[in-house]
Amino acid sequence: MDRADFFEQVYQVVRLVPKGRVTSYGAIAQYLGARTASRMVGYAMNASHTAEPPVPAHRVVNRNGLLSGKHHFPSATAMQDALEKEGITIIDDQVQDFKTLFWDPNTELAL
DNA sequence: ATGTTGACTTGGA
DNA sequence: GTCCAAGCCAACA
Repeated sequence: MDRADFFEQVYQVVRLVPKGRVTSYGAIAQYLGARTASRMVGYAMNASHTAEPPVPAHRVVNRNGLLSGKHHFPSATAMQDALEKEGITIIDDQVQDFKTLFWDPNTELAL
């Protein structure tokens, strides 16, 4: 597959994230078969603003459930606000019940 | 052309 | 529990 597909795969998986749920970069990377390339997922998200249709990057957080990418949003509170709007509680840039809200493509999509 | 950085994760001390 | 180092690949200077 082409490298461009890697980005597209990331976008696709992120778009598949159900509303009110969140996933991690590592989960996506692992789903793509490149768990060690988790950084690429983040970088792919960086270019997600150019992807069509737009990718709900606000549903993607790091393994700790921390809004590591909020600084890359148009507004520092855009990500948190978007998540709260979906019913997710955010405290101190951290997703509450992250373990419960976590959506793993390998568990939900795989098979 | 090389070197550094980056929206990360894991494993070892 | 915390801290440090390695690995992955792409974009930028």
